[in-house]
Amino acid sequence: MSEATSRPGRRVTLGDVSKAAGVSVMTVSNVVRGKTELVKLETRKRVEAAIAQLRYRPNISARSLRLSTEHSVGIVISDSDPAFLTDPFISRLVSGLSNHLSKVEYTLDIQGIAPERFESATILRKVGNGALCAILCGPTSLRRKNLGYLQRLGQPVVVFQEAFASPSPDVALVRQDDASGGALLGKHLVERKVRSVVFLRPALDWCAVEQREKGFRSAINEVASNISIATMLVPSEGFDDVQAVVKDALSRNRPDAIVAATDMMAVAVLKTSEILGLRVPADIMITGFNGFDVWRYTRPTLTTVLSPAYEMGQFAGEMLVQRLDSGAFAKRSVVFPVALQVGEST
Amino acid sequence: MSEATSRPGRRVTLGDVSKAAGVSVMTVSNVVRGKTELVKLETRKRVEAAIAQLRYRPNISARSLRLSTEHSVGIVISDSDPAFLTDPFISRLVSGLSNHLSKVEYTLDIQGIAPERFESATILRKVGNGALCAILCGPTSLRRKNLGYLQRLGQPVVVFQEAFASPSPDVALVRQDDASGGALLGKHLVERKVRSVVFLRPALDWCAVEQREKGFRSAINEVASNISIATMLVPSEGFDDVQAVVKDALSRNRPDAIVAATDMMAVAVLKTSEILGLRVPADIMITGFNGFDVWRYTRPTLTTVLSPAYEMGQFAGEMLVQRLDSGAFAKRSVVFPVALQVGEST
DNA sequence: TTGAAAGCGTTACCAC
DNA sequence: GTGGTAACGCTTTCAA
Repeated sequence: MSEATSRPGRRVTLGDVSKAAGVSVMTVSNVVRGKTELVKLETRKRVEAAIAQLRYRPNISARSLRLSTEHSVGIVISDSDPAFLTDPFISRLVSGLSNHLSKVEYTLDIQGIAPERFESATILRKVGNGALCAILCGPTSLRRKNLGYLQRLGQPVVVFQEAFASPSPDVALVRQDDASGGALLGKHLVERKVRSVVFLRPALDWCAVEQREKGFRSAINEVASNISIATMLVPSEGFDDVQAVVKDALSRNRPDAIVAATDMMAVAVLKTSEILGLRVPADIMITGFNGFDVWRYTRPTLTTVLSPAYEMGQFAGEMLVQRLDSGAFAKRSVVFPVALQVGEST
Repeated sequence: MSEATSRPGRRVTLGDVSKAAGVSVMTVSNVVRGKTELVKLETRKRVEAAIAQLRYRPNISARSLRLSTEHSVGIVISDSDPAFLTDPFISRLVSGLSNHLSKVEYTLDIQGIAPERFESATILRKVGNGALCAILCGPTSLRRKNLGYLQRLGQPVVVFQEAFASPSPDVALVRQDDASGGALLGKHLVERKVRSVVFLRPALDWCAVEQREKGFRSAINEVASNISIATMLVPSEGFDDVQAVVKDALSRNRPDAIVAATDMMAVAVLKTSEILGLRVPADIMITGFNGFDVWRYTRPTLTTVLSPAYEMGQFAGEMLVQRLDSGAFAKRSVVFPVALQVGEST
């Protein structure tokens, strides 16, 4: 038991280990980094024993500083909901990203922020990550502004779910094909012979939701110009807000179908309809979007569009690590396909 | 436009700014850190202009190294589900933690890991955070081992949802009162005059689930010793697994109530029961746990126990920052109360 | 009010 | 095989 163990308040460093093992810091560094060919076996054993005894752990800040490269990625999620991780799309995306990064010994920093305050995110104002990811929301002009801010950071960035073109070689865009998803739902409802539809979306703008509506509308207009499509805005995706809007809408005249922008909203619509005594799908059809498991849990099961959120997160992680290693993104735009999941609600 | 702007591949440093502004690095540093009383107004303006022009951002690694203190917290979440953030309890907890840390300019590092591989988490093997949080799962012996590992790290740690006593002044425990939650459900079902109950839990051990069952059983045994309680294990919390187990159970003899360890499981039970033609609650009662919004979305609405997950995350953030500032935890154990939410399913 | 120097823990480079 | 030295970007300390 050497005296180095008892130094209070100070973290154990390479120097401490080197003293304990009676070698130089470089030798310890070589052992820590697995450069075993540079160290004699006997020396290595001694060093490893000292490391274990002193419970040495390498200091990431010092390594990053020395190497001018951080093995870490940050993600900024702009959302007006403080519980920004509860959205099933976001939680899967972040899980996939996190798991890939962990696999290659990268760290993930995460921060949620209100869209208006985007630029003030700590993660963006200080340099602490080798690369960044972002999810934007709010009006197109604000999203464009925030994208510009990201671009000027001069770091590799992956932006999710935006339909903008990549503005610079350091910004890559990863999204799912929401327009096609909307179109799939549109065609499906045409087959189901609807005459009038309400598209229900949250007041807060998300590019993905816009794309869904756009794809939905054009698919329907292409085939049947006599189908009426109305858009209704809901203040938030919460249960009460959705219920209030739907109740109000249904009390006037009933559409043949309600197309909700997300699964959570669709479930609220489903429940509201049944409370009002409507049978689904006989009296009214209902669809969701970004179904993961939710669609199976309802009765009737929900027609929705399946999202590859987890895979998108994973893939973004791969892109970023590859970019950091090779110096350039292999692709500046990636679009993941989505799939229609027909349930009993249509 | 100075030549400093065009240096490629190199990040802008205080030195670059100082040259551009014609002052020393210390002056720039003072401006960056808001020590305005140390800098003449005119000088400050000049420095601020240079900072904006060069898009200088402070380097966190360098600051951490110099100050030997990191303004960041890491959280390790042990879970066998790769999409570890989809659990509503976890996503709320992490959101609350993240938001509090953002408010005080701290960073949050996040990593999910299989319980068996806990000690290999990058976030634990390297020093990169000033403090840590952890959520454990798996058999008690494994959780105890992992807790020991955390303790020996010699850093401030908050562990969530464990009933162990704090093993050292540097380890604080934050949990909700799951035993009382279980007891509340037990008493409620006694009032509802059940005679037989099945407690449904995932095969993967979580301390919180154990506590729920313990509290539930003792509350019932205290009042009515003639009520039978059986425990059933489900391989995973997924829909198919829950459905298979419940179908099998109900095909033999039907309990008066099924008490599910989580809301997601409860919803699966609800749906399975209705598929089997059972009316809820007339034929069978169903309860969940950790209800957030889910309970309102089902038909009938779900009887459950409300969890303060978001607040627990926030509070842990406060504890950690206070610990880092003051040198000692004010409290080494905090228990949050839970509340019974009676729905239509009982 | 401003500046120069030392040092945080690590690694690349070059001697031995 | 091993070790000394310099440097990464920043802030504390002390001097001007």
